[in-house]
Amino acid sequence: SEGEHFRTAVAALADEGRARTTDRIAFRTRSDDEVLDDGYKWRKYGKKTVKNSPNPRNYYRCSTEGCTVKKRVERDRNDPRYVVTMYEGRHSHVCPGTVYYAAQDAASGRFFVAGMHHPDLN
DNA sequence: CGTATTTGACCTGCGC
DNA sequence: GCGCAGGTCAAATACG
Repeated sequence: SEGEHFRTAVAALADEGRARTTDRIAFRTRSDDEVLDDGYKWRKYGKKTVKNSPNPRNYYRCSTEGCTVKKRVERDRNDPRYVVTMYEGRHSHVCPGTVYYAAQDAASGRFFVAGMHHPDLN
């Protein structure tokens, strides 16, 4: 499904962002709706109109306790059918609503992912 | 009734 | 010090 592709893209970009030195990543997505479910629960905490853009910018925070990841969503200035999504920070937890079938190696702390499943898809 | 969203006010950093 | 621009808070409101 489209949502799953979106999550995959988000994960890949987040991974790439982690590989670099920053935890800030931004990308554009072709969507009419900016509330694509990327696996986390977001609580909106602000809205601002940006000088550069005629469109408002929305501020979201991960609603899971202890997780300080922030997300900014704004529509593309020149292409209103695109949205620019920015993630800042790292999730200190796994995706809520995602069931992981994984084993954790005690020594390295790494996960061996045998598979995963998004219950709300399919 | 408990939780999320909305929205103006408030705070902070920066340039002049 | 002031004003602007961007970012956050919080009270009221909407919603399940």
